[in-house]
Amino acid sequence: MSDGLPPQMGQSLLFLTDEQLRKGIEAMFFAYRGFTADPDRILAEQSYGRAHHRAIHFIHRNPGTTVNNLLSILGVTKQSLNRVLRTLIEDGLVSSTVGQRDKRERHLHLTTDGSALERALSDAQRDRMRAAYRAAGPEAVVGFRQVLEAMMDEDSRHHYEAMKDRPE
Amino acid sequence: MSDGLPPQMGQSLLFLTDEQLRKGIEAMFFAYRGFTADPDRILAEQSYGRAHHRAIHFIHRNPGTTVNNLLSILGVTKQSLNRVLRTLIEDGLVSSTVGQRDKRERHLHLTTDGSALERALSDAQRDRMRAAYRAAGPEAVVGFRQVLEAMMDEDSRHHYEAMKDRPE
DNA sequence: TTGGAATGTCAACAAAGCTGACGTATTGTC
DNA sequence: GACAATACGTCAGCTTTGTTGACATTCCAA
Repeated sequence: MSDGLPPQMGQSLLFLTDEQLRKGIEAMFFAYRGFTADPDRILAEQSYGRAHHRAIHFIHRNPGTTVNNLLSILGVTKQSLNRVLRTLIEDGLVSSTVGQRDKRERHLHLTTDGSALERALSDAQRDRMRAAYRAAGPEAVVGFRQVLEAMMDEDSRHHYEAMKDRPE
Repeated sequence: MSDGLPPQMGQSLLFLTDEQLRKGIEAMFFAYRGFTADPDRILAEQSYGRAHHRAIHFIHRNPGTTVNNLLSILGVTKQSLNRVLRTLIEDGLVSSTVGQRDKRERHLHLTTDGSALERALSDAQRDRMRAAYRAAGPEAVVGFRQVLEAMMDEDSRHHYEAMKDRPE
């Protein structure tokens, strides 16, 4: 055995070696940096950060969502989200309206300005994703998503699946 | 056309729709959270953070690396890295030795304790990666890595490639 | 009707990134 | 040998984004 692996392991399990796993870990690290680089540049111009991007993205995807729901999607404390939300509301990118049925709730929507920023951010991020998809090809994309989905926590997967098939 | 797409588009380019790209973006977001969750728990016990993990990981992978080299891999400022490095050295997890050839340089190594923590962290992270790989299968793993590599910045890809085939 | 649960806000603090300036030791070059 | 460049460390100060604790408002159920 020139590869130094136990004979019973064979080719079928080669992808589970520590070496392969480590490469996957490092690939995640470096790729995530690229993944956030383009939106980060746009955000820096307006002195916003990634937290603002995440809030804007998921408000766009869940119009009328409550603070609590957004909280469970983003997985941060409400105080942390509140700070971000406050600046977005002050700057007129997000609107917060008191709930009809339950007046404790606030329903969040993007304003025209908020939608414009969302568009700019997601265009930038999609451009890179598109280039990566194109370079890797359709079969690779299927595998990419399968591994990512398997890597999620249960809670994340629920949120992910819930938004998955909603129309754009 | 029941799918409402232009005829010339066909199946081959379906994976480049905005819808598919958005799913990829959200998958990256949720998966990355899972990716860091397990090490984060271990780090929190010792009041360390992700920055310490990154330093430990890449010192492990590049034993004897200089501060400057680590800086360019991590892509942070030296002040930021220095804060992390200082605590790791004080706590006896990393050793810093003056260079033989160039005495301005410091060469970084993990101590026994540092290696033990590295092992604990990477075991936890590998366990999740292994589970994801196993669930998705070998072909998916190839695609996963292809897309991630295509998503990296040039600089990141250089660092990634340089470490790729080095023995564990 | 009242007490507890839920929703959201404010205050203060910590981790970790950043810029800018500066000091020291060492190296390499003119 | 003088002097610029390099490698590293550090101080000060700021920003973003996470945390916990305290608190007001609203709803619901005993």
